[in-house]
Amino acid sequence: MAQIQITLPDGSRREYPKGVKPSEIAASLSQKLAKNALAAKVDGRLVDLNRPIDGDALVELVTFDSPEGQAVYRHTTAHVLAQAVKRLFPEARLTIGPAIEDGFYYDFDVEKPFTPEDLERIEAEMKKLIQENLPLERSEVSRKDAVALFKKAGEPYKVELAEELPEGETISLYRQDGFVDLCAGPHLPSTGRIKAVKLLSAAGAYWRGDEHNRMLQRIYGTAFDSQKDLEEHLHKLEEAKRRDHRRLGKELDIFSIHEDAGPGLIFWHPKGGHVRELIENFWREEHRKRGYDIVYSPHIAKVDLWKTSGHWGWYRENMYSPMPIDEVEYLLKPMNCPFHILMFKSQMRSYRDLPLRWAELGTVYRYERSGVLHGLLRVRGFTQDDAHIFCRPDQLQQEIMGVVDLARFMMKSFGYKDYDVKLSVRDPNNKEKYAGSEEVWQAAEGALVGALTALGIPYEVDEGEAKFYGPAIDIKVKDALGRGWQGPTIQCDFNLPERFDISYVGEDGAPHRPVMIHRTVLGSMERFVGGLIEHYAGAFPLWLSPVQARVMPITDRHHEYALRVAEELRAAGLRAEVDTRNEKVNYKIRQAQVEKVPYMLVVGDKEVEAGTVSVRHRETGDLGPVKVEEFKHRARKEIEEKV
RNA sequence: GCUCAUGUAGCUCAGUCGGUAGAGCGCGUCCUUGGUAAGGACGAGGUCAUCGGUUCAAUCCCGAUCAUGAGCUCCA
Repeated sequence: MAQIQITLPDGSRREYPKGVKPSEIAASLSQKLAKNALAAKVDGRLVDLNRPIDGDALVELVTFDSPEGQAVYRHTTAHVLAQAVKRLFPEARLTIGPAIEDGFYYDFDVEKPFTPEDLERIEAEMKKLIQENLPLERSEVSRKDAVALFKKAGEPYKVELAEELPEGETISLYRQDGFVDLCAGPHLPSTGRIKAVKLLSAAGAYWRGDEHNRMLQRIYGTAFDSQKDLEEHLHKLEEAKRRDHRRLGKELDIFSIHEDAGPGLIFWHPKGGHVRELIENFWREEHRKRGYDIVYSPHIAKVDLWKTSGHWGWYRENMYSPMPIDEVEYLLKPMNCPFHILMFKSQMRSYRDLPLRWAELGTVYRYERSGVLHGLLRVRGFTQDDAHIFCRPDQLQQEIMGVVDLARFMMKSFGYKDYDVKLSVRDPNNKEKYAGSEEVWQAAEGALVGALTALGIPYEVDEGEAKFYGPAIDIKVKDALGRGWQGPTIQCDFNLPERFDISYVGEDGAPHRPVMIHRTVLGSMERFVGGLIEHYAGAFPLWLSPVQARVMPITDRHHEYALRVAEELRAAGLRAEVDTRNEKVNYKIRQAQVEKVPYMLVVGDKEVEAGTVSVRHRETGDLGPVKVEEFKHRARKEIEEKV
């Protein structure tokens, strides 16, 4: 029998008979690998473990440790889900069922939505199918046969999918027991390989994500290669629920939303207002330090201005209806940029004046469909930490570097350590969608790339993610639970300077078009604070805590001293209050813990005598007595360091 | 906007197979003066989301509306 040469990821080579299967290679390498391999990458292509290899190849065995392995594993679980549903609901029509981050889903066309009880039954059925350890068999068919097969099976969605596959594409089917699905694969060799599975929820979803299409019923689930990991994951979901900013926002009295006022409109309570004020003050200070000027602009403007800016054309869907004032129509602003441009145009600008960096905490209003509103994260009125930089083309890269540096500084200051940087560029196949010439785009992309390179920041390119007016750097931050959040964005804009025909006088005495950078480092105060609440699980670091220290007298004969201590702390710039209620210290402590007050200062006879406070920290617990002076010093240091 | 679910005291939730409701927490008063996560007693709080319909009678059944939640799509 002919031999072929298999190269392994570590570079070593081994001989195998022609037609060897990846599973056999795994078995020849180690028992562990034979057990853990889920699929294989042959010359970079992901294939089934039992797919024979016909020639020399680079083979890598894929396990659950890799994202590809997890995807294969969960994709197979999705098939098991589909099979279980077909067993229990034979009239259900199959559509699609991919693996997604942390799990999988499968969409079915059924008459009635699935109930939680249905999910339990389906999950039980899935476990049976796993028990049965059914092998998954791959077969390749012609498109005609595939279409005929699914027509006969009464699966119209599968027929539609098969018909749309490009000419010449290999069409594969995966079969387990009586269940057949149109699928590119690869898959696990058998259903018994699935160790731990859990169905999470059911919800409606449109066929192909288009609301004009029929609504299908989607079942979400997840699968892991051990019960322990599954439980850990479910635990993480619980933890996320515990940190939900809507829940904590209410518990900590940070904000509210009122049916009487309208959905998506935020009311900042004193505690939330305090946190926001602290963030805004810090923000202003940092911007001043970095050469920004702070501006304010109105909330409404004439419709004509929005026509000039292009918003009336491009963005009308998100804007509220015009209001007539003295027979002229006005619109509530969804963005601040046109206003900053008007200010730019208020006088002649010289190349010597540039760059102009104008920042505004600008409150804007955007229409969002009722179904997408979500606590502080998706609202209809919000305050952006907006800024526009007007600069010369030769200053562009330097300015972008400045913004990236500021963005990084801000993220660090708020305890975000991990982030991914994306370069959002045009969709190369659809360049007509974008305003501006090829040269301008290339220059702008060059400037963005140049800035990232100069700062040594690795990034990924996201094609088709650019705004219509220019490319952007989008930063995704990761919170304490490893979840991604939209962070700072830096966009180059060539469209608005053109539309408003703004210019500066160059060295040559001629008018030149400035470049505009549109950027935000926090996003909006609403979304940012919502994210912070979840990131810190409500326990804001000392510098952001609305109440930094609460003094707790043990009996009322200690009140006078307690009040004096609090007064002294306040004089030192600390936010301190006294709990003079007729309650035991235990109770006062419990309450302060629940409110996540960083420092509890217990004072009784001993403290009054010695001029001390007994410090308890919300996380580290009882720290013992210290002089008031000493506590002030420590707290101020902690605030300074923003930890 | 669409699909489904939910809406009962400030909060979290019971409950009534149709006869106008209850707990815990919180709040108030009193007792208690207690050293690192809940001391005790008493009390006040609800047009059961809103509007209609069926019924002798609706918080409960039906319909509409509004809001919230899980998704679909989009973004700060």
